[in-house]
Amino acid sequence: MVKNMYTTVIKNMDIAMIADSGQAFRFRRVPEKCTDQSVTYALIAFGRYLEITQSGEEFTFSCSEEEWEKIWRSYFDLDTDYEAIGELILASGDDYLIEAYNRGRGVRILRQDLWEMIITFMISQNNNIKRIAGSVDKLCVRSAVPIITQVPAESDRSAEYDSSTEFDHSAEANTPAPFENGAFSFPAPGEVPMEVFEDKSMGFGYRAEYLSGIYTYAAKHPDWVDSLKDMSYDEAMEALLAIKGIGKKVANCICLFGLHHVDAFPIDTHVKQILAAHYPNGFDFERYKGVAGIVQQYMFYNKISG
DNA sequence: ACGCAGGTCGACG
DNA sequence: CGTCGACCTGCG
Repeated sequence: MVKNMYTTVIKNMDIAMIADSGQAFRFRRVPEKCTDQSVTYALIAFGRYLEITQSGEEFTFSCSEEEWEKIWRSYFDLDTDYEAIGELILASGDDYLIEAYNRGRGVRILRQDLWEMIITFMISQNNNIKRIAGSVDKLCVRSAVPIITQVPAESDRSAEYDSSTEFDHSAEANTPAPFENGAFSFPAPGEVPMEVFEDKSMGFGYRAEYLSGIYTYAAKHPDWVDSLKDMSYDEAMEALLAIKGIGKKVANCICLFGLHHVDAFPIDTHVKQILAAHYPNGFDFERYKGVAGIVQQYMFYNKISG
């Protein structure tokens, strides 16, 4: 019997900040499991359900140590030295950036699934985070692709459970409180019924035709998505910009969050305002070569977190 | 009410 | 090349 609980100490990570940082749309706070000392978030990624409990620098994950090492360690980008990035910022003499860093230093750039980033950031254009998350959730629910790991039963949430038992993939068995409409995987090409893109209640708006276009294209060209992983940043940008519905900003988000090209610096409405207000003579991208995307994320988080 | 939200497209000059 | 209006929709 594998114990489905793994506890470890992680510095420079704040799960609530990550959940609210606008790079991922499938984190959910679990209020009934939050205490004065700790917070718990639920997440679906790579077709798996994961609960994360944080108390200071101590984290407990609802998975085996083996799964942690194989999947989540990389997902949370633990091999990048955020401490060094912090030192670079703190030594910059840039008061605005130092403040942004001090308020958002628990944010990390997750290494998320590429296809999921392509779709969720196509949805994100000219949109707001709440509605994006709603549309993404509906897309997963309507496609109804089962997750790999079973959600812990409501009555048995924190207890260990045997990973060798047969999974019950019915909607009832996989409806944890934070995913009230069911916990489902993100649908791959070919896994979405095409009529979903004509359903107004999905909230896609005018983006629906872009989505049906890319889903159709990717299903017809099965290796296109993975081929992006072998490209340089410039090559990936060019390939992404050829897709209808992907412009410069979304392509940069896909490069940063889906391909981990950390020099990508997406300029959205918030970052545009920041650059205009604090860097009227231009921002020194050269200084942050190799970490520009992470710097961008501190700025972005600082702005949207009020 | 009405402008904005992690923008992009196509038309026009 | 760069600029500009149109565009689904829900929220403040």
